[in-house]
Amino acid sequence: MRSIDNSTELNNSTLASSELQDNRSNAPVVKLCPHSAGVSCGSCRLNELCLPIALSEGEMQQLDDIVERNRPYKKADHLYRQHDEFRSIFAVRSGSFKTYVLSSSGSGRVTGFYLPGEIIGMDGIADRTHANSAVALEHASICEIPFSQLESLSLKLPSLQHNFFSILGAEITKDQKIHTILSSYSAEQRIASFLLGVSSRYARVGLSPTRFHLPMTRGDIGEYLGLTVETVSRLFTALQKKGLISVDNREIALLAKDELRAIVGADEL
Amino acid sequence: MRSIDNSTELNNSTLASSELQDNRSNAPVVKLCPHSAGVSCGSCRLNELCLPIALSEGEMQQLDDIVERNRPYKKADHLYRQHDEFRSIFAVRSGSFKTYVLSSSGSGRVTGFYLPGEIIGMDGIADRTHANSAVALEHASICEIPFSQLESLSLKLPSLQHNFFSILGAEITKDQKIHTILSSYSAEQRIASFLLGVSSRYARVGLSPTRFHLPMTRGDIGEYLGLTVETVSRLFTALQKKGLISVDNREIALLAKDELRAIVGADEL
DNA sequence: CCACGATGTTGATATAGCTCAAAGATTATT
DNA sequence: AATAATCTTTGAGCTATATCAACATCGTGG
Repeated sequence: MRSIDNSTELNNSTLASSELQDNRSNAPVVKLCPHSAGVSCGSCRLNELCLPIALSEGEMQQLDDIVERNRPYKKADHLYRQHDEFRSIFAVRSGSFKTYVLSSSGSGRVTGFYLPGEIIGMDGIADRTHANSAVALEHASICEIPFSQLESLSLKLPSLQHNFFSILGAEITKDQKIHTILSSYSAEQRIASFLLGVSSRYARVGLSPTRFHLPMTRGDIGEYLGLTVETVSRLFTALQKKGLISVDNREIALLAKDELRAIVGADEL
Repeated sequence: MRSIDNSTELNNSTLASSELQDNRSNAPVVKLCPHSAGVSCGSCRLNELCLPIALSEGEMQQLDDIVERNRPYKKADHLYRQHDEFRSIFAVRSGSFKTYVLSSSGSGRVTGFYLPGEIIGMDGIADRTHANSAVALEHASICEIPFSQLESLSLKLPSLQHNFFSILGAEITKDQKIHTILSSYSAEQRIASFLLGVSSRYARVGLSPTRFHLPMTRGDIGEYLGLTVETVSRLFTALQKKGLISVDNREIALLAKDELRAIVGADEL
């Protein structure tokens, strides 16, 4: 039962939006659905959050020409796997992904979650091989941007180069914040910080910052935050008992953001 | 007493190297020392590890023209502070730095260490403000590369753009590896992994991978790895008792790298 | 060269979060 | 619709690492 239905599946209302829900239950229909074809950067509701920021019409068209809009991904489909050759970065159009590495002991460790409007795949830039695997957490669609073409185009479009530098820089800043969280926060602080982070990422794409669906399992969250499933679960219930959040399985409502911020220590977000 | 003197201070033998040691005890002599002026990318022994990789003579000259070689930094001098406006990235020429953030509770958390041949300051690219502070751990010198000029030049020199993308990508990959370490490794694994990491970073710049000086305190290492000083200290002595390393204050010798690798679990480095 | 603050070591004890276990809820599959 | 698989919750005890404390050593500035 869905008491909250602010899903991460962005309902792109400008484009045959009615098809979107239908596709979820069918085999991927490649031609007609809004995930696959006919979408351009210019008409994408996420374009102000993505690579095209501040590009002119003509510039955006050139970017558009190198973007590949693949078929949608089903839950558990891989975008790429660890050690795959690096060819492209990917912008999440709808749905969500996680990235993870397999430790030698078999169990994976989640290294990141990617929501609509965010870029995946930058872990492959340095040595031309992906350091992580990326897998869809739910039905999802992406824009694939072949890296070598992005590099060439960046030489011609200063704004694009600038945007891409910023996106790489933002990834670095984000990773360093997680470093601080993992090296010094208590379990409760990690969870509070995580929820606030997800909240602001949803807000960024126009979804509710106070009521949202978590696409990942408690186990995924635990791996990401360096905690066990049990600890994550216990803290969700503890925060609910304190009245700071409401939890209905993966449906979360943040009831007292300020108190959550107080928990993480006021210098967060 | 220095039983091991493979210091991090690179002895740039091509250029008035004899002055280097002398400067340590004096007030900074701006004109004459090899830290400040007269060094070019073309003559820098680190150029194959730095931005100029694979640049032609002429291209390197153009890069050289925008690089500023400032006065040397003394121990505890700041390169920049949290919230400072972002203007430049910095290549470490000699010595070492740490980056850290101040938590609201006053105590800092170390977010990184930077050794010769490495680039600092990428935490400021995204929002044009430094997210960390950077401070010299010992006498050090850097090359400052003003970011806006680097951007302009990158538009003209494809190899330079490519190198800078790679450097940013490498920082992302590195940060994600630390994420995995912090979220899943035991204290012993973290220390072993840290020592192996430092070892290979020294090896990269031609120093001994088995005997080296740690420029940072146990406390710094602890903050970086999410451990307390006491735990770091105990593990150093424990690893020494096992015969895997030898510790003489900050002088470290790695006596059994393979066993250290076995501790971290074989998928590291 | 001495003294003092910073750094490092070691020990004893406390505890946050892990592990193991088992049952309940949800989602996927046939 | 039934069954299986996965995910989530809750409990009880355990352990790795933190904390607190005392002392040793280093190196820096006077």
